[in-house]
Amino acid sequence: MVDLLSGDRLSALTSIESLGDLGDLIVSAAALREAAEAIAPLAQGEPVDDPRSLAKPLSVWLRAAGNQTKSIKRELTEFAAKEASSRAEAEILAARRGRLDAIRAEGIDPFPYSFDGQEPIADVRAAHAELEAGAETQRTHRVAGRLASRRGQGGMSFLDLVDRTGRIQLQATSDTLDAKQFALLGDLVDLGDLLGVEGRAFVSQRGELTLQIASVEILAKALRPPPDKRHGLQDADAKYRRREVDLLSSEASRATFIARSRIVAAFRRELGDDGFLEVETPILQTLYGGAAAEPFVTFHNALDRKLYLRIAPELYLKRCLVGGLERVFEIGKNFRNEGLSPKHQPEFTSIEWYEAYAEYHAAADRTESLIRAAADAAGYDYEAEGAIRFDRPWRRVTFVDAVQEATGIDLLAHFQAQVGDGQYEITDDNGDPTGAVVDQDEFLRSAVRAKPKLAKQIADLDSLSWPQLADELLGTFVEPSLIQPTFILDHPVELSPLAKRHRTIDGLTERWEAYANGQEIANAFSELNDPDEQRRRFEAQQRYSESGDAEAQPYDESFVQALEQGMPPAAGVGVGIDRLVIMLTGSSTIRDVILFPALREL
RNA sequence: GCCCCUGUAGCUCAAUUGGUUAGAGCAGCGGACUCUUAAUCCGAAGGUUGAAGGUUCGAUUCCUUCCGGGGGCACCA
Repeated sequence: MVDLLSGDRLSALTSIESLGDLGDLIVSAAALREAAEAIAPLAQGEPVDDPRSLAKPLSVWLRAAGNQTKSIKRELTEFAAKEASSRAEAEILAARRGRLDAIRAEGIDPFPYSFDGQEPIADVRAAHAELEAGAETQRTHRVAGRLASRRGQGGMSFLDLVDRTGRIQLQATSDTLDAKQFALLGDLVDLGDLLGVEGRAFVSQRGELTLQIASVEILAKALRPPPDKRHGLQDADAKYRRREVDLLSSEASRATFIARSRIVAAFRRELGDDGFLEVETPILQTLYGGAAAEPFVTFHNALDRKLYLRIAPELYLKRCLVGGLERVFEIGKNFRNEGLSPKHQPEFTSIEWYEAYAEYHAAADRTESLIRAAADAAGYDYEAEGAIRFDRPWRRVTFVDAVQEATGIDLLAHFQAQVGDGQYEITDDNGDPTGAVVDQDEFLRSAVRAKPKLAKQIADLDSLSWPQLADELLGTFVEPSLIQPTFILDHPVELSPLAKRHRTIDGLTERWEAYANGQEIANAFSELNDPDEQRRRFEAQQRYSESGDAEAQPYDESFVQALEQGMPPAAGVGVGIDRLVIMLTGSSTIRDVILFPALREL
């Protein structure tokens, strides 16, 4: 207590604007300061007249100290770092502030309201694409953007201006620009400032399209310097924490997010053109469902109840089908309370669409054409080395065949070996009965054990059930090899509680997962619409949950009641947008395609 | 959670493997320069080597703990 309250730390703490969320109690800096002052006599061992009056400030302070020691420590560190910021940095910042003051002293507003009539830099370039080196024109253009580079030469200088569409060179000469404006550019403008320029187009002797500046104005002063003009931001931490700095200094980074936007727009356009309705369903849900994952939990004060952030929009979108909307889609964030990795973020974007009166093969056809459209929109180069051929028909192979092909194991072999209800007799290498009679789970496990090379790579082999082991075999021996786009069809029913049973093969469902680049990118079913069957599936999930499966889906009675209202047969598809963007932009991690990714310290 | 790697000037990187006063480029500061584009040239400045301990005559370098970041395992899309 005394230590926490003593001198420097107290003043440091109370100088911080906000300490954030202290458990379920939000403590403002002011409230904390008040509490600290109130209990100061206690901490200093002075007599206290009315101890009860200290109860509240003390609890505020203890809460702050107890719940948030880590956060306080961090704030203190940052505060100390701020205080001790080096002279070099201080000088750089002071120089910019000095010029800000000088600009104001000139009677110029360093933060004006607008700059009208500007053209995208790419359009200016396009307008003069045919000109040769040394060519002059009389056309003037207005452009606006950030000053990225400057090459001064006394009475003349070249500057590079960057906007969202590209970069263009500007020339300032003391001959053609009035003295005040020339001095403004030379003495008061810094790299990183936002400028509006009007200038006449010509092509330099080295062949670079250039605008000779006729007038210039500062559109916003940058008080912090941009990163290294050649290398940009290299520090991964800074790139993600200060994305704005990454974006302003990296054309590649901007291109990634432009491509992302175009990919999402392509889905929206293609589905919209085909009569699909974009809808928005709850993100805060009273019960989560539609996928196997652990949810984030939150609390609504007015309703006095626990709420979950959705892990998928699936169940609500199916209710839209019940309601007759027939073709719906939703693009949005899902939230899963799981680990971070180059492929995983706690919030990620999916698109799901549902089409009444269609089944899963039709869904696969539509998925192929949608992703082709998305790839086209992103400008994906199908011919590049190692490119994923989204432009060709995708391979389609069943779950069972894919596992058979990769491992030699027939997941359905037990059907031929059935000797009683749920009883199967193991055969030897020649197919002769061995006399060992086991259940379905053990039948498959023994088949895997017979191949020691495979068995070695499966953890906890002995505890896996038939569906779990089947999934494991696919994940371990098939998935990593699926570089070119592939549909894996017909998954075990236990893994697919929301999919219709396969119309001919017992134990399987009408489901597919699409893979590319060794990753799952889409998942679809012929949607289960028999409410009684759905009820039984949920009950089975409940049993898995009770036996310790944290990801089993909860029983959603109101969803079953919606099905009782009558849901048309339908196909539903979910596509992971982030992973698709990773592939289509050649990025290597999900953090590179999410503007402000969650980092380890969330 | 566990394992491995990593943190040097505002930015991008060095430092002969433990050895004198931690060096460059960019940016910034002072100066020169009217076709440059990584502009060039001259000058001065900029560092508690993430933090705290320890070992040592001597630590950016080795050890411990803590704080960031990256990769891997497990879970997951």
